[in-house]
Amino acid sequence: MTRKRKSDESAGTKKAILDATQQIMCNEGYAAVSSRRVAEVAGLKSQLVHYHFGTMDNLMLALFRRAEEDFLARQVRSLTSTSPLRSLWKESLQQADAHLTIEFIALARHSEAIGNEVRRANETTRNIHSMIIAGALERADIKGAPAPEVVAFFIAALSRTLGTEEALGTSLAHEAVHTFVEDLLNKLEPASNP
Amino acid sequence: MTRKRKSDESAGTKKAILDATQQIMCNEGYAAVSSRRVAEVAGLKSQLVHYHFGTMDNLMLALFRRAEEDFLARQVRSLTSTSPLRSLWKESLQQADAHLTIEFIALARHSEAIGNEVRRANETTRNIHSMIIAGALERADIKGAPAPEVVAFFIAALSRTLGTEEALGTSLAHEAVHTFVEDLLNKLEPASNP
DNA sequence: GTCTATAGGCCGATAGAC
DNA sequence: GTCTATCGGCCTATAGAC
Repeated sequence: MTRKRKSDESAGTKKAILDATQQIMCNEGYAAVSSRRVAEVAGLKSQLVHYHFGTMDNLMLALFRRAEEDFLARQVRSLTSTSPLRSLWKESLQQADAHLTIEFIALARHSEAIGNEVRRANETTRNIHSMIIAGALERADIKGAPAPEVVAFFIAALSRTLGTEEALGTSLAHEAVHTFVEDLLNKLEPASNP
Repeated sequence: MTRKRKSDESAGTKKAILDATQQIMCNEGYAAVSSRRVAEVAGLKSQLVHYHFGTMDNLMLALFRRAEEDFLARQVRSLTSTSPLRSLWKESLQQADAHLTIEFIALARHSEAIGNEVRRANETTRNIHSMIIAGALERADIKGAPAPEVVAFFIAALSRTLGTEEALGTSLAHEAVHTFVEDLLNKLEPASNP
C-alpha cells in the first residue's frame, strides 16, 4: 500500500500546484506565476514545483492541458444539448475560463510551446463549434445565413471581447450586444421545452 | 542655446526609450519590459530610463498616451474620409496597433494605473466609432440594422480577435470573416469614387 | 516525496560624481 | 543629462540529506 499512498500524495500535491497556478493566472496574470508564488499559494515549498513539473514552462503546459480537458468535456455536453446554440453561447461567456483563456492567449504570443498548444486547442474548439452551428443553422433554415465557421468566429470574438472588457471594468454597449445575440438566438433556436 | 540643445537631447533620449519600450511590448510582451532590457534596445544605460520616467509604471503610461495620440489622430481622419466605414475597418485591422493594444489590455487587468487609462481610451474610441457608424447607417438606410454601438463593438471584437489569432499563427475562418465583412461594407457603403 | 542550502541571474530603484 | 557603483529582492533551477 505504500506505493498507492505515495502516488495519492503525489497526485494531491500536483493538483494543489495546478490549482494554485490557475488561481494566480486568473487573478494576477501569467507574468505573476513563479515557482515561489505558486508554492506560497499552495502552502508548499517552491522546490516541489520543480520536482513535480520540472520547468515553469512545463507547469504552464500541464495546466493548459488540464483546463482544456474540462473545457472540451463541457463543449461535448453542448453538442448533445436540446438547445446547442444557447448552450454554446452560455459556455463561451463563462468567466472562469475566459480569464484563463485570455492569459494563455497572451502568453502564447511569447512562448512557442504554449503557442503550439493554444493554437491546436483553438482550432479544435472552432471546428467543434462550427459543427454544432452547422446543425442548428440547418434546422432553423434561415435564408442568407453566414457560414457556420463565420458564426463560430463571431461567437468566439464576441464572448472573448465581452470577457476582456468586463475584466477591464467597462461595459459600453455590452447590454445591447447581449440583447442582440439573444434576439438572434430566438430566431435560430426558438425556445421550446427547457 | 544650451538650454535648447539639452532639451533636444532629452526629447531624443525620451523618444528612444519610448520606441524601445514599444518594440519590446510588441515583440516580447509587456512582461519583457524592464529598465535594463529597454536600455539595451535603445543603446543606453538603464538608469536613464528611471531618470526620464521615474518608475516603470510611469514609462508604460507615457507609452500608452503617446500611442493613443497617434491612434486618435488616425481615427479622426476616418471621420472625415469619404468612406468612413471602410476606413474604420481598415484602421482597426492595422497590426502594429493591434499587438500593442493586446498587450496593454492584458497589462490593464493587473495594473490599476494602466487599467484606468485603457478603460478611458477604449470608451472614447468606442464612442467615436459609434458616431461614425451612426452616420453611415443613416445614409445607407438599412432596415433592421443593429444599433451603432453594437456595430462598433462588433468591429472591435472582430478586428481584435483576427489580430490575436493571426499573432497566434492560426487563421481558421479568417478569410470567410473578411469576406463577410467586405460584403456588409458593400451594402452599407457602396463603392463610389476612390 | 519532501526537506535544507545554495548557485547564479535579472529586477527596480537610488546615491553621488561629473 | 549621463556616468559608476550598489542595495535589497525575487527569480529558476539544482545538489544532496532524509
